[in-house]
Amino acid sequence: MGDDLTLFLENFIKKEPIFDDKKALQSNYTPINVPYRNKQIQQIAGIFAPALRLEKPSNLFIYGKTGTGKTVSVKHTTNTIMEIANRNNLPLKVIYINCKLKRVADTEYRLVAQLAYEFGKDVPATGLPTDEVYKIFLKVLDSEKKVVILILDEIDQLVNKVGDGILYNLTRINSELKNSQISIIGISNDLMFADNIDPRVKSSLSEEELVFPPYNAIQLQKILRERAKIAFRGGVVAEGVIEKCAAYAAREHGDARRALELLRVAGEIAERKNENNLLVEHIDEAEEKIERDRVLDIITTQPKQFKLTLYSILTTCSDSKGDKQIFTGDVYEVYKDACAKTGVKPLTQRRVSDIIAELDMLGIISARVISKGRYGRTKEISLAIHPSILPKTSEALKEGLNL
DNA sequence: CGAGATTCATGTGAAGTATACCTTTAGGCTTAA
DNA sequence: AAGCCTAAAGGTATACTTCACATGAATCTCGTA
Repeated sequence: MGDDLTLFLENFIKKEPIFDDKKALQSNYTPINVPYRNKQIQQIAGIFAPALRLEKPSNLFIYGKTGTGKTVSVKHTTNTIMEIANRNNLPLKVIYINCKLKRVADTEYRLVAQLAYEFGKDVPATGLPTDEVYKIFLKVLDSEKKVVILILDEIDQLVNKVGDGILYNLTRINSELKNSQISIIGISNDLMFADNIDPRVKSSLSEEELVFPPYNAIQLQKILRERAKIAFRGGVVAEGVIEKCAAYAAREHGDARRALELLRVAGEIAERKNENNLLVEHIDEAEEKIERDRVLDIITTQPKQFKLTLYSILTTCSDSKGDKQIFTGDVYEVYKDACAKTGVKPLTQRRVSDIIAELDMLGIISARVISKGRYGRTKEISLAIHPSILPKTSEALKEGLNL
């Protein structure tokens, strides 16, 4: 047995690796050039260039579906700007915040607290008035002269949750500042986002606007090839692999991020299997693994009540095999049982209803409100998890709940 | 037969509550002169 | 008297509850053809 292990590890070293530089496929990698986005990058650069003269750049709003290169383009531009700024000793700062991150920036208080934290001020998680936190932030921000570019990614999620007052406050920051200047880049996946916010906020926030169209299959292929060239050792990638990845992502409204992830995970699978080449089969496996990881990751990071709710939905679903329609009431009954079993104090149906809505937002279930006429009104709930990973999912849930 | 009223089961908004945590303040204790 | 620690007071954000009203189509009711 020990010999097997040694053998495996020995082989691992001896074998030619599949990857050359895996970084190129990781999600936080910013490539040296971003294909098919030159125009957008040019525009972003044009908008932010004044920062290098220490003038406040216009606020900017960027729309585009997931994986259309919004974040990459912005980061690429700001990175370049920062390089120049550092070289010339310019007091410039770029802050990137993803508003979706639970317990980091998903409320106004936490967002501002996070901003303060970026400037080295620790703010307690609770207890302070929100405007106090604003003051703390303003004070550090204004403590010395500088230009700040604030990137708020997935800002639509935040506004959805807490309303648009927060945007108003943010746009007002500038008038409170004496030394510094701040300009805001909002990034939204929701193309309709701007229609639902206060027009005054909208006009000041989107002094400039930019839309990122989805990539088509051919562009995706080009992107994948370019990254694959860096990431993999030459000749490792089999015929048709890139095409398949691209096709898969094009199906998902041209999501390049998924395509790249698919390629990376496929590579990892091939590597683990001790294969010499990256084959088309690995992509299928990767597709499943990604989905599985995504779901498991969401599940394990959710609070207990969310797990319990999801568990209830899961059992309700599998109990009612034939008819796929399950409703809030059914779920709630199961939920109460589950609470009794695990010794957790059950929440009200009101709250569970909200939790169901949040699980829907996470894309792990899909719930839509329907009216059943005489038989009332409810949410029709169904799982948005691929059946092949269901067993693993419920296993993970049970483990998380000590069931 | 069809238009309107009714009904059900839950959606949904607003306001209230519990909890955990923050800062400030006032007192009590210690310490050093 | 000054300095330091502690505990109480007064305040907040967040997750949750309570209350009350809103929904919207299947079903019922009843007037009319």
